[in-house]
This record gives sequence, C-alpha cells and structure tokens, in this order.
Amino acid sequence: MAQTLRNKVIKAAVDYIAESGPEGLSFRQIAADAGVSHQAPYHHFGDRGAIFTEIAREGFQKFTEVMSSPARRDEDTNLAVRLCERYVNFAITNKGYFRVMFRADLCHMGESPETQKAADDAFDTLLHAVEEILGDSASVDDIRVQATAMWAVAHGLATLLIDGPLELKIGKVSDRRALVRAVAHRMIAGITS
Amino acid sequence: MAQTLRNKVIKAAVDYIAESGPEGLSFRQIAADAGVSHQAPYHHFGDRGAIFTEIAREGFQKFTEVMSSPARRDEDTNLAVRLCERYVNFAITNKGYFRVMFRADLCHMGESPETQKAADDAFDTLLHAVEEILGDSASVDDIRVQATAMWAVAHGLATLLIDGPLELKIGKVSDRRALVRAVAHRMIAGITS
DNA sequence: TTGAGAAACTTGATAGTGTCAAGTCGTGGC
DNA sequence: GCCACGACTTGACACTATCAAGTTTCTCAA
Repeated sequence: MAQTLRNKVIKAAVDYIAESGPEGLSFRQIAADAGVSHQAPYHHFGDRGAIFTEIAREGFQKFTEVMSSPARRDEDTNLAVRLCERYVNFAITNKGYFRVMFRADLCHMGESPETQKAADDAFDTLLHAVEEILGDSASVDDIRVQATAMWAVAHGLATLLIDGPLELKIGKVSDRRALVRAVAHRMIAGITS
Repeated sequence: MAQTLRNKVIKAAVDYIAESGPEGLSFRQIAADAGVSHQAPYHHFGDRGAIFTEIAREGFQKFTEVMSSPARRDEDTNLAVRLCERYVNFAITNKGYFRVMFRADLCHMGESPETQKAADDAFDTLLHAVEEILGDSASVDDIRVQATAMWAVAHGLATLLIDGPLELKIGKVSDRRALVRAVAHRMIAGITS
C-alpha cells in the first residue's frame, strides 16, 4: 500500500510523541521532513487539533482490537489480570497514541463523532469484559463500580509507568511485567470477591 | 504579603491549566494580563520549561502536605481508603498543578533538584502510609507491590476523572465521592488481605 | 545623603509556529 | 477540449519563545 502523506504525517507525529511527548511537536517540521510544503498536512486535516483527534481515533481503535482479541497461550488465564496486563502493554507499546487519547485539550472530541464513537467502543469493550468476569449475578451498580476499579488500576499503572516516576522507582524493565501481574492479581482478588 | 509578579505568573498559569490544560498556554498573554512586558516572567524563571518545573514543585509540595495531614472528623476511618480519597480530591481541586506534575515533556525534572526532591518526598509519604497500613509483618517486596497498587488505583481514578471519559460515563459530580469510596473500599479489601 | 551595584523590568529583533487566502498542477470523466 | 476536483504550493499574518541589549528601581554600605 502506498504510504500517503496523510499516513506519513500521522506516523511521524505518533513517533515524535512516543519519544518526546506532545509538547513541542511541530507539524511544519514534519512537513519539511516529508519533503512537502508547510501547508500540505493541513490539506488532509482541518487544523492541528484535527490531527491529534485522528491520532486519538486510531488509538482507541487499536486499543479495542487489542483488548478484545482472543487469548494467547502465554497470557494469564485469569481474565481480569489478562485485561489489566493488556491495558498496560498497549499503553507502553503505543505511547504515541496513548499520550493523546486522554488529552481533551489536544483533540477536540466534540467535533469528531468518529473519535467519540471509537472511545465509546473502547469503554464498552472494558465494560463487557467485566460483565463476563462477574457473571449474571452481579447488579448493574456492581458492574459499574468494578469496571471503574479495574479501569482505574490499569490506567493508573499505565500512566505511572509511561510518564510518572514509577519507572525510576521500580527499576529495570524486566521487573515491570512481574509488578503489573502482582498488582493486578492482588487487586482483582479484592474486586471480584 | 505583596503579590509578587513571580506568584502572579504561577497563579495565572495554574488557573489557565486547570481550565483548559497546558496546551496553548501563553506566558506572553499572562504577562500582558499582569500589565507587564512580555519578557518580565522570564526574568524570574529561566525559560518556559522552568515555569512548569516550578509549578510541579509546588504541586508535589502541596500534595505531600495534603496526604500527610491529620485526619479530619468527616473522613473515612480506613487509612487506605482515606489515602485514596485524598489523592483523588487533591487532583480534582488542584487540576492546574496535577496536570503538570506528571508531564516530563513539560517540566525538566532533571535540571531541578528541588522539584525532584519534592516528587521523591511525595512518593515517600505514600510509601510510609502503606507501611503503616500493612504493619511490621509485611516484607519489603510486599510493601512495594501494595504501594504501587494503591498508587495506581488512586492515580488512575484521578486522571480518568480529570481528563478521561469517566466523568461523562459516571454522570453527576455528586456520584463521584460515592464512586471513589466504593472503588477504594473494594480495592483495598483485596490489597491488604 | 549619596552613589554604586544589583535586581526588576522594558524594548527590540529573530526564528519558529499554526492558520487564512489565494494560487498551481495533474488527472479522470464527460 | 475542458473542466471540476483533489493534492499540493506560495505568501502573508498574527502569535509564540527566546536572545541581547537597554532602562528603571531598590538596597544598602560609605
């Protein structure tokens, strides 16, 4: 498939954000790197915010795919732990997307039904997964609380590992998987009891 | 105490970030609003990044104060739940600080030992609180995992409530306190067991 | 009191940014 | 043939942080 300018711009932006964060990202620089005029990117996206919005859309889409894909052999058999692990893994291996997905000041969600829908789908995926874990007996309110709790743990771990001081405090990357598992296991024991 | 320009700049920046996020913040505009030349703020702080770094420092300092202050009558008696509630409350009532504190691309932590120390103190406060909760019997590794778990829940809830879609999904603000409590309670039951 | 020196702030210029408003160029359909 | 349209260019504009000077104001010791 031909690498369109549109794709190039998104990829370059995502790569930059993964490396250095959204601050200081210059679409003019990206255009120059792609050997194209400074205005070319804005032909495909209305404005700066629209590019971030599109990045968020793709991010939520990828996220939903990852979260709802069938289990692999090497993954944890505990559904809740697996969910948590996947969330964190997604965030770490997709920093460039993840750092944008929850930034309302970067992407104007309101003006993009597509991105809004992608975000809603992502949330629904989580909610359904939690429903599956809890079984039919759980009340609607229970599911809401449990889903929020699980989301919070996973999201907290992910953001702390990516941007927070956790990486420094925890130490080597090899420890990370073990830590995430340990935290998830303990957590889940409390939640689903 | 006279409101120095230095304080004015920080306050204006924090207020703006609380309202609209760090993106698009203009220190030139802040200077103009303060009735001062465009270069005046940079006399007190080396550059743009240094202002964010100072905001983070103050944020971590406030955070440590809030987390380590004695319990009030209306607060939860469960130490772990109280900690979690305070964390979330801090984030919500100090959006302007919180949105900067964990953004490595905004503030150059490395160049500011003061901010680094403030962040370390904040983490230590959390760690000691968890030690207190677990008692002497807990192993070092246990404390590490539990502290991380608690931090993750609180941080996840906080960031999701501030920037994420949780507010929309959860509904009214009146529900928030109840939700945070419910999540924390369930969570903590698992962690400390 | 005065005057030197430092701190607080101003002024001006520069390079870089997103965005508006016009172009140009090539390609496919009638 | 031509023309409409998508992809891109060119040029201008207002805005930004930052560098490099200036000027004012305050402090405090002689």
